Amino acid sequence: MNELSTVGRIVHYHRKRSGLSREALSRIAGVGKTAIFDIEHGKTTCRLDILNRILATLNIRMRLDSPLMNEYEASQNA
Amino acid sequence: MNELSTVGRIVHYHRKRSGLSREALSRIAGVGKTAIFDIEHGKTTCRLDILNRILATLNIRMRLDSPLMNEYEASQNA
DNA sequence: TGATACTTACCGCTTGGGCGGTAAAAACGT
DNA sequence: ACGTTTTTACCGCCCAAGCGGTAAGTATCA
Repeated sequence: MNELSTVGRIVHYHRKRSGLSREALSRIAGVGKTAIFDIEHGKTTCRLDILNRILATLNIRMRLDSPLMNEYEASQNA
Repeated sequence: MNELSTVGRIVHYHRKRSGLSREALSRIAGVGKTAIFDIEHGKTTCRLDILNRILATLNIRMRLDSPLMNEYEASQNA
């Protein structure tokens, strides 16, 4: 663990802070331990659903922001 | 295009709003057209790096939020 | 309406991401 | 120190995500 992506560091921090081993987290999240290992090591090519399960387990929310998001959300309530 | 994920709808909306065809977006973002097609159709198993390139091209930012994020960010400036 | 240009949908193929199993390394207590 | 338990790192296999090519569908002209 040295040189890595922001996501990886965030996952690592939250996992440690939750007192979970990779194995434990992988069981709870329902993903392989390798996925967590890879993500924490900065792999950016992981699958979105896998990452999402991990984030959900660690109580991390993924949000999308853009200048058009208000407009988009308004269009959804039509 | 009917029944799909939030991400897919957001991407679709921003692409249309940018006046880009899937082909054009795929060229600019440097990904295959199939990836964009799949994402807009609600595929949640796409790769993170692929999605990120698409989001970046559409000027959409991905943010991670959690109760511990402040604490995390503070720890990074150490 | 027929031709042209553009967009979307689908089909095989290839490559690499996710998986479990296992070895290596740390962190314990005694 | 030593053995035990927990955590981390790595390996090889399998399947599906991504790719380009192409067919099908739309739009927009004269």
